[in-house]
Amino acid sequence: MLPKEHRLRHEKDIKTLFAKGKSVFGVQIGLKYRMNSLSTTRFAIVVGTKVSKSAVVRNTIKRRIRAVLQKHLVEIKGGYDVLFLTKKELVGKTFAEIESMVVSLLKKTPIL
RNA sequence: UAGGAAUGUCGGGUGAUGGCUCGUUGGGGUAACUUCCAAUGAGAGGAAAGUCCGAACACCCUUUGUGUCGCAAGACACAUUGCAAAGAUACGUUGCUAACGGCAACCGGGAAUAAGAUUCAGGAGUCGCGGAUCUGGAGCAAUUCGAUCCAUGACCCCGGACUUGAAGCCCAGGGAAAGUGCCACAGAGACAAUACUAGCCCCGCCUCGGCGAGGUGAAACGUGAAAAGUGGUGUGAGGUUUUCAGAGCAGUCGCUCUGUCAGCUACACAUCUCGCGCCGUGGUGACACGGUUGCGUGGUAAACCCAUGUCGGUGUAAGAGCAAAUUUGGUAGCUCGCUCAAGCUGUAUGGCAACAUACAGCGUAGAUAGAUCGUCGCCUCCUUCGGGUAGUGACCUGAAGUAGACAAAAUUCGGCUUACAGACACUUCCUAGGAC
RNA sequence: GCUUCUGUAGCUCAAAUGGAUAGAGCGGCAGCGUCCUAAGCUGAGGAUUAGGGUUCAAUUCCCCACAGGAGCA
Repeated sequence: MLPKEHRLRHEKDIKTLFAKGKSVFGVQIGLKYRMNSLSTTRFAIVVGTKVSKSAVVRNTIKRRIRAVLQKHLVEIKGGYDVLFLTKKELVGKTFAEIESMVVSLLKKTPIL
């Protein structure tokens, strides 16, 4: 799990991010980002019921994305809000596959 | 010992390293918190799930009482009450429980099966007794051995039939004799049923072949899931199917008659059973058993309904506190509620059991867009593929997958229901056989 | 977290106070038709979400599960 200062927690922030953020999409995963007024970068991950009906599957996906972010937290620049969107094709992927996807996606943005 | 059934328990272990959440201790920082650092401890389930029930807890409503304030209307505080109207209801009995549509034991009912018993002039076999036949063998002979045929007894195996029938399984398991509704098609008739019509007889009227009244028609065969409460048994007289035997006819297949084991159908009579009522005995009770010169009213209440009992409402997003922009109130936000609990483990006692009581020990997640994870090892369990010993099974061994099934707390508990790789206990009950 | 509704052929809809063969259109299949295709005509097949119960009889009534949708916040 990420430290608290790196979590995007309030519904209001997520709503503004959805409305005003910029988007980058891959095949199985998407991303929205926006500059904030803080010095740290905050993350949120969305895995809806449409991805999988099982709570076990959804939670593993969330945990693996968090683990990737934590691994690369040192390289990430501060001052952004980031929201990850997931699609159904992500079910059953291993940790290494998710890691390469997330990293390549972040490299398209100014964050990494 | 063999077979059948029910039940309970578990659902990885261990190590390194880097993180996350919470508790404790120490230190830093602050007006005070939020917070930072270090050490140390803990960190998903048997179903956390579905949300089908119940309870705790909180607030609101309601009943009643007391107190305070008030001239009064009334307001506030504390305690107390919960079916009265409407509505809902899933209800055998006794117990357990905080409560329950839960659990335990018992009662009643239902469908079916195993084993066993009964039976069969069904099939195959073994053994025995009797009779007949043989130019059969042995022997001089009596006799004996053997073969074939007939009749008959016992045992065993297989198969069929009917009745009986265990543990276990299933039951929304009060009332159809309070009332209403429904019971298609078929049928005279679907609840106190025998109709209607043609035809026939007779009477009356008139327009003379029509109308009206009465009788007859009339059997209850059959239809149907169900036909007037219900279904067995016995006796008598039948019908029909089949097995076998005998006789006759025919002349190779067959037909007829008589007797007979069994099955089906069905009439009359007798008797019993079933249900309701009453009486007696046993049981806390549901009920059971016995008696009876009583009565005989189809099914459906998971159709409406009736009787008896139960249920006030909303839900932790309940609610309590602090409180910015903005003075009160309140909003955003934060804190509490939030984990010691109708708790777990063990022993003893009571109880058939569910469970209760006593003593001792333990202290067992608490997040909030929501922690419980990432990487790398080892050990067993398991799966797949291959090799060896080898008739299979089994054992040994190698490689790959690397705990592999169902699935993740969200106020907390008690249940129910549903999903589930695999492992264990071998506990209880029933049937049959054997030994003592 | 809570409340509530729906489920019928491949698709879109019927049938309803329980009564027997569950119906229609479109689509797919086969045949006719045509030089070939299309139109048209004919025919067959195909379903009550799964399981259990009540009843003489269940798509309909009841229970439970599964799937899908809607609402509160």
